[in-house]
Formats: sequence, C-alpha cells, structure tokens
Amino acid sequence: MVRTRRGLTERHHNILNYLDKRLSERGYPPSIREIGEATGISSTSVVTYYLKQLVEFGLIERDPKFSRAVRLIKEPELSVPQRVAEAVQNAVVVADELLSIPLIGRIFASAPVPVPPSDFNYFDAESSINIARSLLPSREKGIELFALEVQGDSMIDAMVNDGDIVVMKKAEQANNGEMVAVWLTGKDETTLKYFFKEKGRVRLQPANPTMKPIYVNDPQTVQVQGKVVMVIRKVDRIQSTAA
Amino acid sequence: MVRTRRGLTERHHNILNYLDKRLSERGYPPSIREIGEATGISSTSVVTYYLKQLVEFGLIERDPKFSRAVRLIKEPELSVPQRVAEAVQNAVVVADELLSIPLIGRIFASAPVPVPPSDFNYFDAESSINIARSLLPSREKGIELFALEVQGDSMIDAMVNDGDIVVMKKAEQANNGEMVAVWLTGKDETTLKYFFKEKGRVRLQPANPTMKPIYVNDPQTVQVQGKVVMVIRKVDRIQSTAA
DNA sequence: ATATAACACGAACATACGTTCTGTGTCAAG
DNA sequence: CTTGACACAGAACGTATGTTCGTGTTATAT
Repeated sequence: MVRTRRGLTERHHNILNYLDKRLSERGYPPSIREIGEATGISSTSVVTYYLKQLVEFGLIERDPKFSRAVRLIKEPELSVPQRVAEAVQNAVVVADELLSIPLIGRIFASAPVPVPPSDFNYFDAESSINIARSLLPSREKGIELFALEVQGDSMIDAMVNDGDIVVMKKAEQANNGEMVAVWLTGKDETTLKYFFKEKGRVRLQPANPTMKPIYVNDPQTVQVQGKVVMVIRKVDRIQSTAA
Repeated sequence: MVRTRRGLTERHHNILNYLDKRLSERGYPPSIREIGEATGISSTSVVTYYLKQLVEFGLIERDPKFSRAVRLIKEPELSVPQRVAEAVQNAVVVADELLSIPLIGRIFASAPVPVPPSDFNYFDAESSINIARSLLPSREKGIELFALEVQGDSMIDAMVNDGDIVVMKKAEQANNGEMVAVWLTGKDETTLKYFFKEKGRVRLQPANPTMKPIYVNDPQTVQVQGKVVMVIRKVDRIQSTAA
C-alpha cells in the first residue's frame, strides 16, 4: 500500500497568503521565483508543484505559460438583497442610455463645418450636451458624434432654426438619401441637405418638401463634411413682434 | 516655438481603460505587448512611450523591468458605505438627468391635439421617449410633459417635419411669444405657432421667418391646447427621389 | 522656410520567466 | 527489505518580456 495525499499543508497556506497580500500591495501578482523567495522554496519546480495542487483544490487559477498569471479564486462575494441588485442593474442601464456629446461650436452658412480634428478627445470636451441613446436613428451607434449650434436663418430650407442643435458625425462621403452638411466651394456656402448622386451630378434635396433641390454639375465642388443624425430644438418664447 | 504637448489623447484613454478592464477580467495586468495588441499600437517602444506619459500624469505606477508591473493609481480607498453612497449619488444624478416622457400619439393638422386627460398617469404610459433634462428650455421643470409624433407636412411652417417628435405640456392659455398648439374651430385645423394677443385679436406667428402670420379676429375660435417645449428630429436617410 | 517637440515605428538585445527534465531523499505500507 | 508516493532540488531550455536605439513623420510656432 502506498500513502495517500493529505489536505493543505503549511506551504500551501503560505503561498495562498502571499498571493493575496502581494496583489494588494503591488497591484500585480508575483512570478514563480518571487513566490519561491517569499515562501522559502528554493526551486521553481517545487513552486510549480504546489501551484498545480492549489489549482486541483480549486483555490487558484493559472493561465499556462503567461508570466505572473496566477489568481486566487474567491468565494462569490456576499450577495446583496435582490432589490438592491436590481436597482444597481437599472442604474447601469440608465447610465448607458445617457449619451454625452461634445458641443464644439456653431454652424452657419458662410463657413465650413468646424469638424473635430482626427485626434479630438470626445470624452474630454469643454462643453457637451446629453441625449438619450434611444432617440438616435436606429442604425446609429453613438460613436464620435459631435454637436453644433445653428446660428442664423440660413438653414431653414433644412427645417433647422437658428439656435437648434445639430448632432453630426464626421464624413467625407455620403450615401444616397443621407442628410449631410456640405461646403459648396463654388458658392462659399455650407448647407444641410439630403444627398443624392445621380448621372454624374449631385442633387441636394431640401428637407422642406415645398422647396426645390439644388443640382450641382461638378461633384468636386460638393465637399461632404459630416452627416446629420439628429436635430434638437429647445422652444423658448420669442420676444420679437411682427411688423 | 515648437508645438507643445496636449493633455490625454485617445490612445492614453484606451490604455487606461484596457488596464482597468483587463485586471478585472484576468486578475493580473497585461504585458507591454498585450497592451499594444489591445490598443492598436504595433511597437513595444510606443507602448512604453505612452506608459511613461501616464506615469508623468500621475495616473499609473510602474516597477521598472518587472513583467506586468503596471498599476492604476486609484483614489484612496473609501469605506464600503462611502463607496456605495458615492456610486448611488452618481446614479441619482444620471437618473435625474434622464427624463421619461409618454409618447401618447400623433399630431396632424385636421384633428385637435390628443392632450392627456386630467387623470392621465404620466409614469405608466404604454410608450415613452427619453430625453436629457438639460436640453429642456431653461425655465421648464419637466413636469407633465407629453410627446407627440408629427404626421404629415402640415407643420412645416412651424419648422416641424413629418416624423419629428414634439414635446409639449398641456395649457389652455398662453403668454405672448410662447409656441402653442392651437385648434382653430373656424378652420377645423390644428397649427403650431408663436402666440401673440394684441388689440382684441390673436396673431399666430410661424416659426419660419419667411412666412406671414395668421390674424384671428375672434379669439374664442383659437383653442390653446398645449405649449411646445422641444422638437426632436431623428435624421434617417430618405428613400424618395425628386421628380 | 525652418526648427523642434511630439508622435510613431521596427529591430535588436538582455533579462525575466515558466516549463521540463533529471535526480535525490524520506517514509509509510506490505 | 522493497516499493511507490511525496517532497525537494538544480539545470537547461525556449519563450515572454521590457528597454534601448535609430529612424521617420507630423504639427506648430516663428
């Protein structure tokens, strides 16, 4: 008869305690050699021998061959009452629904759209607006959006008022039917229109259905700068009275 | 003078996010190469370049030459009640910012506005939209708002498109300059206009500044049904092509 | 146009690291 | 006394890993 394996020994406990303490202290686990140094085991193969047993006991996990890839398996944390858990989950859903979009400037007819530079930090903008993600168009993922405030009456053919907020994303090309902000180099003018490319020319279709489209025979002069995904209008009272 | 360093760039943020996520997922930090793979940086020396800057910004610490020896610098640990309170407070702020508004139907020109009945339960509507409270006009408290979806082109003089969502509140009287939904009994028509009362008659001023107002000599036929506080337009692509 | 810091990259290199291999000692059970 | 499990050890090895070096590009102020 041969002798059978016992349970955990002092060396097992020493290793477990060191793993726990070490992660708290240094923010990253020890190497095999560091475990050996800390627990008085002079050989890396003995450390590996004990780690293998701790894996078998279900006390640690390892990712083989990666350095420092040892982690303690903790008991599931004490569960919270179900309502608190549900409330926390709901808070997560709410936080995800709210989308912060940088408000980076104004759009007006006589200048190109101030699109963000390629290294723009969308998370750290000086000014931003919040919108609900569910109000985005259905295929819009909400990534790298920016907002501009409309200045002047020049966008009314796009059904966009002075003071409205236009939510956009950068684009240099457009598909048919998308609303775009284009800079017309032939006119030195920015306009918001539905974009159609047909028979070598560009048709820019106003949102106002009673207005006629613009046809641009030289597509090179139509510089797509962004796509409009949303328009928001705060309706305050106006002060002016009509003549 | 030469260009000066900006603050954190997208790559910095990507690295920080990856470090945080990775430690939670795997129980040990990534190697330099793993950070590069996860953030699209193909060279270990560029990863080291960014990690050096994150150390300088005081956001991470490293133990030089040790493998996987990167740790995020976190705020000093709060007690559990403090951490819970802080998280709950943040959740309250976010939840308060997000306002759920019942979407109760449609508005179109040939019918009165379907205003909610006086016993309407705003919290239990069948359908609703979410908006961010900060987008409301400055004096609007967000109480007893409802939303209607615009059907048809009859509101274009109000700069409101078919498909737009109009956020309103009930009202039976209006102050000068407010945008209202009125049912004109003399015309059997609903319209959205800025409301002015002057010399015994009502002037209804379109939002489109190129259009003329309507004058109604008999104020009794102007039934104010609600005030408009916000207009939201999801801008999807359109399919129709012009003649 | 120029200068220069920031940004980016790949290669080379030395060391860290975990695994495997081989060997030895102890001890309980038959 | 023999056997086999257990414990331990050092060496060798291949790969993982972080740093250094040299080069190139870009943005920006002057």
